[in-house]
Order: sequence, then C-alpha cells, then structure tokens
Amino acid sequence: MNLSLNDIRQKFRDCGLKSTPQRASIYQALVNSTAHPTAEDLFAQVSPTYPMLSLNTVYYTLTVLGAAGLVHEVNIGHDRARYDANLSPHHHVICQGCQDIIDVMDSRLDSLAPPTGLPKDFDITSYQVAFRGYCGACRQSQKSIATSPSGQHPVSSYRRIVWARV
Amino acid sequence: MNLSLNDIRQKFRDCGLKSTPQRASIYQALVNSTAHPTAEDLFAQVSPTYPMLSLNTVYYTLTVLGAAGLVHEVNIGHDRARYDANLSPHHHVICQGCQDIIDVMDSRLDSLAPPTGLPKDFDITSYQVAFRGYCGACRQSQKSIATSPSGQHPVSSYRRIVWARV
DNA sequence: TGCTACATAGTAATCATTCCTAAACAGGAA
DNA sequence: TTCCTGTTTAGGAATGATTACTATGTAGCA
Repeated sequence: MNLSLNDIRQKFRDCGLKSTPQRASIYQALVNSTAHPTAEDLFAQVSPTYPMLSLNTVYYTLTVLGAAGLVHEVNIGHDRARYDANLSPHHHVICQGCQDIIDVMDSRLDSLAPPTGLPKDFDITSYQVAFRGYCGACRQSQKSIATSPSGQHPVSSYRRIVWARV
Repeated sequence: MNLSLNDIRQKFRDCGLKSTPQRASIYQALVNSTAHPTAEDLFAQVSPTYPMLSLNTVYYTLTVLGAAGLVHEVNIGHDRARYDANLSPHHHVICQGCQDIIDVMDSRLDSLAPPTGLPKDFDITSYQVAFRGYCGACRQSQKSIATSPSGQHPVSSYRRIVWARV
C-alpha cells in the first residue's frame, strides 16, 4: 500500500482515533507489509525508531485499530495472532511448513452461496477461504526429510507433532 | 457418530496406536461430539470416569491422534485449540458471539477452483471455508446491547475488544 | 496555554500449552 | 501365563503469548 504518516494521521482522525507517533508507526508497518506480521514482528520493526516502545503498546494499538475496523486478526492457528491491514475482501493461502501467509484476491471466491443446513436464525456476515499447502521451499525440505537416510520420524521429540490443520 | 469402545480399540490397532482406557475415552468423547471441544472440555468430560486423568494426557493424546490423522485441530482464532474427529470433508460456521462452531457439509463447497496468482511451485493440499456471523441467541443479545439505555460502548473495559476475525 | 481523557511503558499476572521425570501399563515375546 | 521393553500416564515445573494494573506522559480540544 504505502501510506505516508500524514495519510495515516488523516485516517486516524477520520476514525476518531488519537494520532500518536507510536500508533502511526505501528499502523504504517502493518499497512506496508503483506507478511501478516505478529505483534512481536511489528514491535521489532518499530522498535529501532522508538526504543522505548513497549510490546504492550503494540497489543493495545492493534486492539484499538481492530475495534476501529482498520485492522483484522488473521487466523491460521491457535498459536499466536497475526494481523492484516488489507481491508479489501481477500482470502489466504497458508504454507504449513513455514507458516507464511499469502493473500489471494480471486473474484470467483467473492460470491459463494450461503451454506445450506444452518439454523434459520443464523446470520452470516462474512466468510473466508483458507487454502493450505506447501510453498516451493518447504516442499523441497519435506522431500529431503522423507528421503533422509536415517528414516527417523521427527515425531520422537516429545510433543511437537505437526498435523494438517483444518 | 457413536463408536463403541470396541470400535475404537479396533481403529487404534489399525493405526498402530496402543489402546489405553484414557485414550479411548478421550477419543470417544471427541467422536461423539459435534461441538468441537477444547482440550479442557474433553478433560472435563472424561474426568468423572478417570479421576486421575491429567490434562497433560489429554494434550498428549490429541497430539498422537492428530499425527495418526484421526483428529484435526480447528482454527477459529489464536486463543485456544479446538478439536474435531469428523474426517469427512466439511466446513465451519462460527458464531462470533458465543464462539460456537457448526459443521457445514455443502457439496457445492467441495470443488472450489484453486486460486489464481500463486507462486507456481506452491502446492495446495486442502482448503476450508469459515463462515462467520451470529447465531439467533447472540443476535438477540447484540440487539439489546445496541439499544441499551446507557449507550455505553463495552470497549471501555480495557483490552477485551472483540472484532471481526478474517 | 491549561485541562482532561486517552496513550504509553513498566511490571506483574494469567492461562493455554509444552517440557521433564518417574512410575504404570499395553502388547508382543518367551 | 509371565516377563520385558517401549510407550503412556500423571504430576509438577516451565514457557510464552497475551492481558491486567498503575503511574506518568501527551494529544487534542476549550
């Protein structure tokens, strides 16, 4: 996207939000990213400019921006929250290896019929398609694990078994 | 579904899993539920029968069953993991009020075209549609908040602002 | 310029989940 | 049937993301 700080100040004003340097920087970092960063990612990105910045503030800012509708939380798992300032309708492709998220804007996905068999009084407000799979790099490393000479399945390391999320 | 403990023992054997009473009970509780319970829910459900059961065991069991492909994790947010033993292809409707999840089996959703604009070497293995909205009960309570005489927006309580997940 | 409510930062608390360890047990071998 | 071995279980401790609390700072309005 690439909004200037001035654009952002204006946007905040339009939404009735106070504009502070920290808040603007956090939002700018998010708007200018397509990587769906975590709170920690944003913190790391903005920290050099605002060394006193608290991770707490990042969380608070994301909450406020979320309530204002400027930011969405992206669900790819229960582990940690990732954020997105892309407000145009879109969907996601998630690599199950590196957990990278790629935006998908495919108009064919924008008009799915509401599902059948729901309780009558259920009110659908939005939907999203999450595609899962493996990016090129992760397919490579998968293959090398599958054919590794040891044949040792990585499951042995206690708990960290990864399975296909649904 | 309603599998007997014997069916389950057989299923475990087929998958090369040891069958223990705890494991079978946890799996049975999950298979017989459509509520997509959390680990804690399952723990609460099985605990009366096995008072010594540890929540730890529930997590370990879910991990093992997941690796065996008998169980899937359902993502509706980053907060806590919910589980599903329904292996037939299906999608979900999530109430943003009570966080209830309803299974949707609508064959029209089972053959979406792969999205355009992906890197060539990305390998899509599955996808899922998540519909969001509000169930009848939650629509009612929403309405009563919106028209409440105080007009107080619930945002005031510090951090717990809930916004539409994407 | 001064006031006031909201924002920030620091620290502490919370809570789901994972890790570690010793004891118990399932399932195959003798 | 009994024994052995590796897996499973339970308990307690640790981790890590997120939230809560609180004092101080500051944006934006009068």
